[in-house]
Amino acid sequence: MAGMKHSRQRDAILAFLRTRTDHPTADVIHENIRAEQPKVSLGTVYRNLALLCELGEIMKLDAGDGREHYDWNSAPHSHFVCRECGAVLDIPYKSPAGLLKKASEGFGGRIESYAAWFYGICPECVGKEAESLLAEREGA
Amino acid sequence: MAGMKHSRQRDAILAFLRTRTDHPTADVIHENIRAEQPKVSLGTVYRNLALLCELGEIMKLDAGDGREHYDWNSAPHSHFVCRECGAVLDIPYKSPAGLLKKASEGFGGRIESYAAWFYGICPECVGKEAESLLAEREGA
DNA sequence: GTGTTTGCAAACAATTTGCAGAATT
DNA sequence: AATTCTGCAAATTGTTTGCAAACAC
Repeated sequence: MAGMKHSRQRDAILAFLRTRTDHPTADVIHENIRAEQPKVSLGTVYRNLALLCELGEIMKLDAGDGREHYDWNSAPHSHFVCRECGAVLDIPYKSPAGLLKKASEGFGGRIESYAAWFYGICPECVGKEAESLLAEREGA
Repeated sequence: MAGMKHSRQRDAILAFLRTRTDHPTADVIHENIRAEQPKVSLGTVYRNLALLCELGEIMKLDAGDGREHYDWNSAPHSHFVCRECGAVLDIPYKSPAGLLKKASEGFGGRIESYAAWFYGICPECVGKEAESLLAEREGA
């Protein structure tokens, strides 16, 4: 990354990501950046996200919904995907010590890292569920 | 799935998947099916894979490389992705009992399931690495 | 015969890329 | 001035879909 130059766009992308605990897609990032810098193109957003990934400033997350999510991160943590609304959230769960060793048993290759994904209904959707149940009961 | 009819194509897809322990993409499946049934279209492959997923016969795996991988499966196990060649392999690791409970602590939602992903260098690529190291030493 | 499934091609959605001009050093 | 970075639009890639014909029951 020698010869790398500053860019307002890149700064804005990183700054925006840092305001979010969910993990927005390139699209969402683009929308939000445009509020301040209306001319920024989606291509630029993608290019900078890729660059920030290489630099290790952010991570790309594949949540299984066909879009890449971006995580400004640092501490080891896991992710959760809501099967109702698709939200991608952090879970403070961290893997048990010695997991990589244990998983390597009998595997001929070299295991270097690990990621855990959890699936279910997010807090918000659980809330909505409860509400609609209540409404149903009152209605009946 | 009432009213579901038989289809040679679907049978072939499932049969092919069952011969593989890696987790081929729709594309690879298509190529292989064509050896026997040259007219099968990629669209049909996708449609049947989706159907088989709904039936629970197979699973869709998002390995983070932008394609869907398909896993004829059953026993609980985890997956490994090679950062060298992109191979997606099975790992017999199964999550510790009580994991879902533990991860749920402090999380407002409902956690229903879990998937573990491991990353590193697959056995085959480790082998190639060793070979080229050896060749280098002999050459020097 | 009725209704599902197929092949084909066109449609889509997310991401990447080529290039001339603008911005940073 | 030398390069990197950007906007724009076109190109790519992986997957989905509409439709008339083919197939399964």
